[in-house]
Amino acid sequence: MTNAAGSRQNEPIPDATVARLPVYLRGLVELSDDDVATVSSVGLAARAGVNAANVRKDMSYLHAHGTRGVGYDVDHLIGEISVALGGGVPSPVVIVGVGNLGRALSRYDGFVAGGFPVAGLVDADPTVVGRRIAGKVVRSVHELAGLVDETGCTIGIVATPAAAAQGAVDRLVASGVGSILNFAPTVVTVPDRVDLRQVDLATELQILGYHQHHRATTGLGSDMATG
Amino acid sequence: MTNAAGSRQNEPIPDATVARLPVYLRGLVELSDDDVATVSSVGLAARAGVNAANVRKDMSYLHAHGTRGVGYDVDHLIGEISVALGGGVPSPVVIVGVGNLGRALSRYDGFVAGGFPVAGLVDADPTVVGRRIAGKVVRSVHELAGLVDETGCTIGIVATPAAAAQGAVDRLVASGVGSILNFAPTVVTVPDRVDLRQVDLATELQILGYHQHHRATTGLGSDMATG
DNA sequence: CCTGGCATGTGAAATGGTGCACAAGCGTCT
DNA sequence: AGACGCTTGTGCACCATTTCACATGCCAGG
Repeated sequence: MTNAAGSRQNEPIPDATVARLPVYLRGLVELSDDDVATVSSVGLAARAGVNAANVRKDMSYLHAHGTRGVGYDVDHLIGEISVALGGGVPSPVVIVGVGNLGRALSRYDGFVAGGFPVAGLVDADPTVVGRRIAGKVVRSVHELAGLVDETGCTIGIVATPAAAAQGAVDRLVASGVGSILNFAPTVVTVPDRVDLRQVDLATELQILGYHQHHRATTGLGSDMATG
Repeated sequence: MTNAAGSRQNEPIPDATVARLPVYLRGLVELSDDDVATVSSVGLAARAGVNAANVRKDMSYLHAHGTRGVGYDVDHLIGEISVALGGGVPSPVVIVGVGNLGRALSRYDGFVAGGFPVAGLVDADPTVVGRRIAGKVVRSVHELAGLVDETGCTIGIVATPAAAAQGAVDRLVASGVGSILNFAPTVVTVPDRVDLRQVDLATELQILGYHQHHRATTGLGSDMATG
């Protein structure tokens, strides 16, 4: 087993599958911690909150095959998914904007645990530059490019006010960051080569608000799960 | 204009459309602030980062018609979308878990601005109960049902550690909350009548990590936008 | 009044994803 | 050795969503 395979292939994994992989991974790690050696697609599906056939199809995209009549080897699957999700190499992140949200994110354990150590914090406000947050000294946004270069950051998190978001994104892109997670409640644009994801807290609530209102005005409708 | 229409109808609005409405709304409010009276589907699409035909189809679901040759009336659209997204009535939210993330969320301006005032904070840790955060006194998780009842909360935000999330969700459901936004990195289950959305920060980074890794190993691929 | 230009509204095709249903295969027990 | 039960892997049909393309209709100008 010289090659963990999985992501060596060029075939594209569907986006919907990629979005489920982290969920599978979490469930599998829990199983591994409980010394469970194998898991069926039904068992994993239950933990991930998806359909079992969906799990099987997702695994086939990864070329992570199970054993008929038995199931999937937990530790092997963990390896396959880890490889697919970035090769198991930690990707340091830089957080732009240390307001309420930025500070919370910089202290968020889940990032380090998931292989995304916070390499640095930057902010445009001179009064917070130099302060120490979560063990890191906040640096000026002007030092961003240097910081990215030093630390080899590949991912940027934007937690600025909406008005500053596009500027922050542009700086990140100019610094060579290839992936950006934007928490600012505004649409931002990036060049094609850069990967962008948007997390909008207020929007999430508004979506919930719609369903609530809809249920109230139409007299009980359907429920909704998320992806 | 005795009836703002929009959500009076029973027809279901596609989920994908609902998810875009808040983005449209933000863009429209900006336009209104700039005293722009009408906007074309192309113009709105550019602001929302979507396809123009998509905008038109979304508006048709809302029965929010424009004028051919002219475009959509900005203020009218704001009204229609606001009605669809909860009738313009503010929905107070309760936040369960005031760790790093919970505290940040309780101070997040976007919630109040979007019509989701924070009605209360609860936590299971007795050492934080009674402390004042963002102008609110943290109450015990045992008082949750009472708090929900007093304040008429309809939405719960779960910002607990993963291990406590299902318990928090169960309490919220038992308290009569009909919509839940879960930030804990774990799959939780709710009864059919309850609406659940999941926001998983670590997962978002892992998805970015996949694309990054994939680009690196296959030699430049495609980019990705988010929904 | 009539014409030209522009933007909407929508039918229909293309795309992407989901879930069923079942054949194929593995391990175990007798 | 043979049969049985369990689980994978996947073809196929279904559904939701996106996008194109274009007919329809409104407004302005002459």
